[in-house]
Amino acid sequence: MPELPEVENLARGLTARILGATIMDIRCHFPAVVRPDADCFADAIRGRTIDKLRRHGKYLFFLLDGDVAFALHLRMTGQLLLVPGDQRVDRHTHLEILLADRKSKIVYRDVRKFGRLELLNSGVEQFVQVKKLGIDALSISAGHLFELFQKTSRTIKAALLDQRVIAGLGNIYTDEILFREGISPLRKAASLKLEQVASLRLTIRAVLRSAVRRKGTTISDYVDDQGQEGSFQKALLVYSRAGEPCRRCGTPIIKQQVAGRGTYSCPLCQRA
DNA sequence: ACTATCCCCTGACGGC
DNA sequence: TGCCGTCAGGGGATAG
Repeated sequence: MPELPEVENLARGLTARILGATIMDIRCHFPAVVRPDADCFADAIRGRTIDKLRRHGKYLFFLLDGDVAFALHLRMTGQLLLVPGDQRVDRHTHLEILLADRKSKIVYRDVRKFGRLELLNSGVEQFVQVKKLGIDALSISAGHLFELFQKTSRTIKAALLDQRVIAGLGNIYTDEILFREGISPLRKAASLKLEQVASLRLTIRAVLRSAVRRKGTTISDYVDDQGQEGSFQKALLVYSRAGEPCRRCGTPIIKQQVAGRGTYSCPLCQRA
């Protein structure tokens, strides 16, 4: 499932390859992936030039000339690929964005069809506000995170997964971060002291940056714009390792439901 | 304002 | 082999 590192990796790859390209036309094969609707989306971006890409949390923004922009969210199984303009697409490809000058196209694939491409009404800041997105996980300060934790009665796992609290963390990285920090996913977020939140913030940054360096985590579907898989799955310490020995103490990793998500942790290393 | 639950959707997987 | 039920999950909607 694409989280911040995967979206960042995608943004970096695409930036190098599509900036300055002009959108010639759009082919939509499954209208529900596009908001507000396929015609509206196509009419707005056709003929526009891709000026810049921006990421906030798990959203990737395409900024076009004329103050036109759209947002992409890959959800669970979304993929954005840059391929030759004449390449055939399969039944999971829902949108093709044909580029004018480079004989290539951006294609959106999504097996589960959860992802969305959404035309922005106004700027990125407005979009972030409407979606109530929190500060990006790589930008948030310890003091701010501490304040947000103080305001909730939820578990740390639920708080970290909540995109309104901190934007960019999903189920995989949340579990990895909490393990590395030795914090139980069931612990109340408000019980963390400021220095513990400061340490947690450093671990959030370290894990995310390491994952970006390794070009993301490929568990099932994630690939970058060139179809390349990431390698951070080799560095996972708890996620999807139920029953296997903890790398630190040897105790079997457990899986339990926390905040409605399958959650992996070491019962010994993450006791509080 | 909070939590719990359902929904979307398909492929993987277990049981028979 | 094949059929069927269950599970996975980000975020939006809805109910309590």
